[in-house]
Amino acid sequence: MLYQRTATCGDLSSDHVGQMATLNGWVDAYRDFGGLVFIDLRDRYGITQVVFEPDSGAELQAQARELRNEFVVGVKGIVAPRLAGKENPKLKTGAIELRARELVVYNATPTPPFEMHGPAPNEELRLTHRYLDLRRPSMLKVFETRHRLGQLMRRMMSEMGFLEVETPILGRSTPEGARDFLVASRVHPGHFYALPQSPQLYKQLLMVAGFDRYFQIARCFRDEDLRANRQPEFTQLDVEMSFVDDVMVTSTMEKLVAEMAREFTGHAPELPLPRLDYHDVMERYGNDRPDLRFGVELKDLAPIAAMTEFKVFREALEGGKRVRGICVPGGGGRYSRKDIDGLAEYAAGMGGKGLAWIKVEDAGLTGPIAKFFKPEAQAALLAIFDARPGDLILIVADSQAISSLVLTSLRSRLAAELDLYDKSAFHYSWVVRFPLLAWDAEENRYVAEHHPFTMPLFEDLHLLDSDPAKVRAQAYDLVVNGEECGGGTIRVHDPVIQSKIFALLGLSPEQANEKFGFLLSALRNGAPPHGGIALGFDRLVMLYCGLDNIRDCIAFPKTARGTDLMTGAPGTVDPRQLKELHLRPIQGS
RNA sequence: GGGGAUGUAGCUCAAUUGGUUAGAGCACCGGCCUGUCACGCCGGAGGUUGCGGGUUCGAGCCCCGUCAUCCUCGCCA
Repeated sequence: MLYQRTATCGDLSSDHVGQMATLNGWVDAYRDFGGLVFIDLRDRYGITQVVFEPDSGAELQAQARELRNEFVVGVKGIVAPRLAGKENPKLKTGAIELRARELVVYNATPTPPFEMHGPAPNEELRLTHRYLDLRRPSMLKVFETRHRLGQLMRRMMSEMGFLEVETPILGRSTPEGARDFLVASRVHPGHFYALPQSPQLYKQLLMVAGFDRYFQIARCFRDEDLRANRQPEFTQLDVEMSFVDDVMVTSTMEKLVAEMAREFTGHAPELPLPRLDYHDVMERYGNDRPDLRFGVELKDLAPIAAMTEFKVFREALEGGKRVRGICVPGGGGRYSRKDIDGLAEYAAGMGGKGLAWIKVEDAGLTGPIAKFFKPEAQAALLAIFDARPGDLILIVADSQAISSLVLTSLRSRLAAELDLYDKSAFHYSWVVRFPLLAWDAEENRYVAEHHPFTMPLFEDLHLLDSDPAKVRAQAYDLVVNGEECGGGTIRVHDPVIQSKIFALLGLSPEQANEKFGFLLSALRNGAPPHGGIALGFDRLVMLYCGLDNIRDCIAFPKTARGTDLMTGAPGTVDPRQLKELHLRPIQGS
């Protein structure tokens, strides 16, 4: 039996006093006074207090007294003003209450495994009962923001002339990039579809088709290990444009970025956004997605290290390694020797073999390695960091990769711990001119830094033959608060350059043709110069909701090991299904 | 694949150096209560301390293994 509702739990106000109303919802709380029972009734739109008074009848009162948290009920009653002075300003509907006349219990639920009020229970439990977790108001808020972001993107992209096109989920596996999720074909024994890592190739083909401006809010799949900001399936705003260079793509997308910022932070960044050179950023911040809400830049300390007698530094330099450091304002006063040991342990977790430190004090430099710094070295150290008493200097002598990783991680951690920036601030920038290729020592070949269809910078084209590692790409990443929120490139539309790049990637013409024949053929058949970008939709939701975890903005996410605790996916399947798909488990696994 | 953290009542947590019968708040059950709003008061029930071994007179606590969740390196754009 359904009481058809005449209002939601967020609707009723003084305007409705005296009217009959019917509400449906969940019992958010019950307060039983014996002669008087109150129910807070909750739905997506709000909470309305329902009161069961003695004059409503013994039967109804007895029924009301049986209600428990999270029961699903319908109530018919009369909207009445609350007693004078008993209004609840915390509720939108706090001026009134519903005097119950009839009650129906749709679902008398068992005691919930956790409470909807108060702090969230552990995540394992939340994911197991996700439908209950999503009832918590903070979760609903995230999904309202997520919805608004999607609407804003659709509106902006449409206004800018982009055409929304859907592309296949069942595609074909291509080499390079992430590991594919595969789907076995029943009709074609031994053949497989792959789920898209992104709609990359399709959107390029849409440009060849002349669609000119394409976008899609697209689901992407990558079978790689997960992180706080990575799920096996995630959503991107996928974009492609024809007859553009990199500045045209970024300047178009900036308009969207500014609109998002205005909508979700109340403050739009100044355009154009800063365009930072990849190599410069790597040197100054140690990664390609620098958090620019604060300084604390990495400095090359090789010249100063060479002035010292400290063996660790000297050997590092002689071994072709780097000596770099950061200076953390106020860190010297805040971090004890033991705290710094903790930082060293943190660094060790990332492969750092040691963490040298020096405290800047009024009397000079202190710490175990300070004695290796002669006065002129001390002065140089203070000068390069513009260090002041109370600061903490952290130095790493290690490979380019390790010193970068350790210092950039310490930089972020310490800035957060020391409150070196406004946590509510947003900083947007482009990082541009990425390397086109990276040398893969294991496979003994180049691999694409972004993907194999990335166009080199025109001025670097000649290096493709002589020094491929030096070739820079027409690539750009959108970085927000140290998070990579998007990335794209201008694509190769010239079959000759494309073949050259395939060759560098170790793909023979035959292999390239086998894997990408359709693309190469399309490029030969009238491909315009084109390029695009994809924004990480989930990551943007995270940022604008202040979440530190991508799972909290996905309705039904996977755990770090890729399982769904609610459904039990991935699960075993009936042997008959395997047989139909021509699959047989490998012995012993 | 590597490193780290966590796992005690339905939930959130506590339990001194390894030492009596593992506690508290919330939730749950029973009772009382006519203006509460995360009501209040009284009473009650609820535990294989993730799981399996081991050390010990004695283990929630120490050791080994294992499972799950989270963070992270590798991986991934």
